[in-house]
Amino acid sequence: MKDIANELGVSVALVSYVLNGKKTDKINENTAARIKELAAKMNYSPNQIAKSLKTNRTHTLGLIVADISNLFYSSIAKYIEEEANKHGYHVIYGSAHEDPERFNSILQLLLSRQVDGLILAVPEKAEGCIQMLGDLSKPFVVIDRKFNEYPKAPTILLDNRHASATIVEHFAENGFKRLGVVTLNRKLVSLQDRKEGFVEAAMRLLGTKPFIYALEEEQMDAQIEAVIHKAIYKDKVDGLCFFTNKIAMTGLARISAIDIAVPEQLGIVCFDEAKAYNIFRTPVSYYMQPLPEMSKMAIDYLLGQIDKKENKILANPKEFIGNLVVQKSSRR
Amino acid sequence: MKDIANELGVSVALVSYVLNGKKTDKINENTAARIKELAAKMNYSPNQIAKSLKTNRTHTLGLIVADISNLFYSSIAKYIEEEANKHGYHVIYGSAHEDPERFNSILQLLLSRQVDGLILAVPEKAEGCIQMLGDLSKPFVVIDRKFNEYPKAPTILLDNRHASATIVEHFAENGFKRLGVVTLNRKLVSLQDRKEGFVEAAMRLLGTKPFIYALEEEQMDAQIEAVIHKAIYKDKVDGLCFFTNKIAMTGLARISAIDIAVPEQLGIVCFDEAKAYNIFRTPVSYYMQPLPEMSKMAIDYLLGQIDKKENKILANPKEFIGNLVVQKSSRR
DNA sequence: CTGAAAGCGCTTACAG
DNA sequence: CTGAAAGCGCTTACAG
Repeated sequence: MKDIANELGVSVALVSYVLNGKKTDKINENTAARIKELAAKMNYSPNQIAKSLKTNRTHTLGLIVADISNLFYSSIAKYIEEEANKHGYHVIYGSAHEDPERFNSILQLLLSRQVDGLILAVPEKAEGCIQMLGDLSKPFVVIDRKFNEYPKAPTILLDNRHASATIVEHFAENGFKRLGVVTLNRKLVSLQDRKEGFVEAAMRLLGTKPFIYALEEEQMDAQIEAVIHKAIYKDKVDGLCFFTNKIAMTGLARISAIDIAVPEQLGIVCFDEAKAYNIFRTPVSYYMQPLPEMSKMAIDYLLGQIDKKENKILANPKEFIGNLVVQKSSRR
Repeated sequence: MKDIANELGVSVALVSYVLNGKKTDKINENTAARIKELAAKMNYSPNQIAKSLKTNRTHTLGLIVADISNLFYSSIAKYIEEEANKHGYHVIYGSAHEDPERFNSILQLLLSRQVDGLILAVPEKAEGCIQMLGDLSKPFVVIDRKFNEYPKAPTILLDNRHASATIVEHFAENGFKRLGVVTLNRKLVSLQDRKEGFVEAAMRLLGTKPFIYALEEEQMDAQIEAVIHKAIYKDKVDGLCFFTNKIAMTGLARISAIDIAVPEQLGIVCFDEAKAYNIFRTPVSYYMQPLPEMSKMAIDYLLGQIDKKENKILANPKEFIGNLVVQKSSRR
């Protein structure tokens, strides 16, 4: 910028005005044109760091997910990124692997880099950040999680109870009677909601409680065989629901190795979309979250907060309805 | 920082020295302790933006992949992130979707944010950036791509010819005779290398040319049925190799719908790891790239360049050997 | 229509 | 052992 000003014998301030399109009505068109031309010729690109220091805006959002290599989160990341880009924002991200310490450390780093806003899949035991970010009055939104202790924290997620109920209804309509779910042994409210919604709907529509199988995340591969075996041969489950993408991949791999007819002997429904569901011997039904809409709302809300224009409170928590994609694995 | 200085009646400079652990031997231990204590109490965290403006270091790396929601790239992103974090660096990323314009726009944004280094999956027609980054003397490394026009650009990727040869050898050893590959209709050198390596090895070991089926990326779903049909029923292929993760998902879904015995009638091998390969009716063999090692080398090289300590040139292009994970789909 | 100047929050060579 | 001062590359209220 200095170079441009010197070359043209004008002030740095003027260059700044022209390049930022400010006061256009008060600046000589001719000089403006010369400045723009030279800037283009010199391939000038403003130093955003300096700009940020002055304006207190980085046009950067921070995103913390559990694991970027997990399809569910990488899909969210993709939509968040697309949506942010539309508004001239960029995304810095980190994977916390559900570890509150890692989460807080990434959060600190994002804050020290002055991100304008945050999108957070907050792990258990890290809820404290909600209070902290509120105190800093730093815009943020929680995704895919919900903390009943913080009813006012802006929150975007699936209506998990409703999703489970939809799945149970579908099972019931297709004549499945002994349902089971495979979930994780964690306190995450979304998993709890899925479970409670499932149980409630099964009682209501089938008059029986479903079988619940909970896995330890770290020992999933080791435990899955026993769980599947018990469900099919001992509990005589005829309709099974996998609660996450990762559980589904592990469970389906196991079922793949067994000689059992899907859907005749065992119906299957999973949570979250995956192309891979179509390479299972029978294409698998799944409940799809409306990720594009959820991402859009997260970004819209954040940008509204950042610009202070809109003071809107999110109807909280904002729970989205997805839709069940029915394939052969659960259709009789 | 100013607040701390005022509160304690010392200079800002002193606070800076203490908090950055500089000149420790020359600073009164007592004052140092008081400064640290107050900083902790005030929950002080330095403004990295200001720091960067002064030091010209952002401790941020830029990563551009084709599509973050693609398993292959999200896995790379995960390892890159992990490795970068180990050295106190963060990662900003973008998905260019193989579009040179999007790529350049993201690149410009990352540069204006003064990233210290770049990791790039450069799409076709965007090779110009190699020259440009060289001129800027901004450290960068190309991953998963290779441009024969720029033999000196630091490049990290799989030894694709060797990988293909390994796959063909494996097919040959297991008695498969009429091989076929499904690839994309693109000029990407890595895909060309896979193809040429495959053809060369097939000629050498089986004395026949393999059948090559090339799909348009955008019409993959529409074209796959005809391709699979032709391969199996017309060309009588008995060993099929899918050249990317995405092709494999589409192709396996199609094969899943057909009544053909795997591996008896048709052997299958894919490129790149995916848990999903295990939910196919017969667990699928795949050639696994050593992503952790590749990521580590990319980061090590970049940090070396950034720190100017090491002036090492990458043995270029650096092509890694992966390994074939043999499962039932290709074992006779 | 244009410029001089202050300042964003830090770092660091220099002086004492 | 400590501080005053310049400067990183911008923006913007103010003065002319």
